[in-house]
Amino acid sequence: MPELPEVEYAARIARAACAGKTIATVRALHPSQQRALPDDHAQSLAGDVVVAIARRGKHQLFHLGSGRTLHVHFRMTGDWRVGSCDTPPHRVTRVLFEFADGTQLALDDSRALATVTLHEAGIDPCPALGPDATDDRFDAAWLQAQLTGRRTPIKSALLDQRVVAGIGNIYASEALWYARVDPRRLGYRLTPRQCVAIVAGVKRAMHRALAHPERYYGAEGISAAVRFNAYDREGKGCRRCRTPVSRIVQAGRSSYFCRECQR
DNA sequence: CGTATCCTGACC
DNA sequence: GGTCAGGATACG
Repeated sequence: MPELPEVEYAARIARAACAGKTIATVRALHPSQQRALPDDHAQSLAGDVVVAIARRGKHQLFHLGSGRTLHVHFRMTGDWRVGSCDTPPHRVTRVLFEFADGTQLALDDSRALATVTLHEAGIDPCPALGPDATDDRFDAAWLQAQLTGRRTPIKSALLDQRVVAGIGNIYASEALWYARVDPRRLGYRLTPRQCVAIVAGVKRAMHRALAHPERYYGAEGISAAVRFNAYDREGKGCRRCRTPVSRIVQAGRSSYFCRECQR
């Protein structure tokens, strides 16, 4: 699933493909993308220029010459594919961007949950987001302040983009494994020391993935048992203590952790 | 807090 | 052919 490191990698691909270029056409090919980006919005993009592509959490923001912003969120299975305008769309291509120079940027998304939306100048398309997981402003003091008074398990808090932006289900489990903290622990009961460890665990998970995009991004062929320490390793030995990794469900999502060394 | 919704492919 | 997976949002 694309989380902050994978979206950062994707944004770089999009920048290399189309930053500074003039849009020729944009087409939404799937009903759910057509709902998000109606025909009149898509058609109004012709002739606009992609001035810059920014990333915030898991959001990609295409800043346009007109002052408008094209907001892209990959959700579960979105990804960019770069080609030329004569490349036919794939079965899973949901939105197709074509540029004046013949470059094509395809949003491929098997589950069709990704969104592309157009926003007028002056509108911030991102919902309320906390600091990026990699940002210095995401520190132990911030985390503890966000958790006080909330009776929510730390795992769920890490998935809340208002607390910290860019973490998804995979790196939430990884970060808590690094921090040696039980995902069920209620946020307001964490010690300052544990908050420090969690922030460090988040940064470690993020920076490891950012440093090895080829190992994580689009690495379906590489088994999770190789890529991760906790995620998707139910029953396999903890890499620290060999205790079998446990899987539980929190807020409808799987959490993986070691009962022995995560307290 | 939990649960449903959106989607489709993978898996039994 | 039923279930599951999951990011974000909406709702009870």
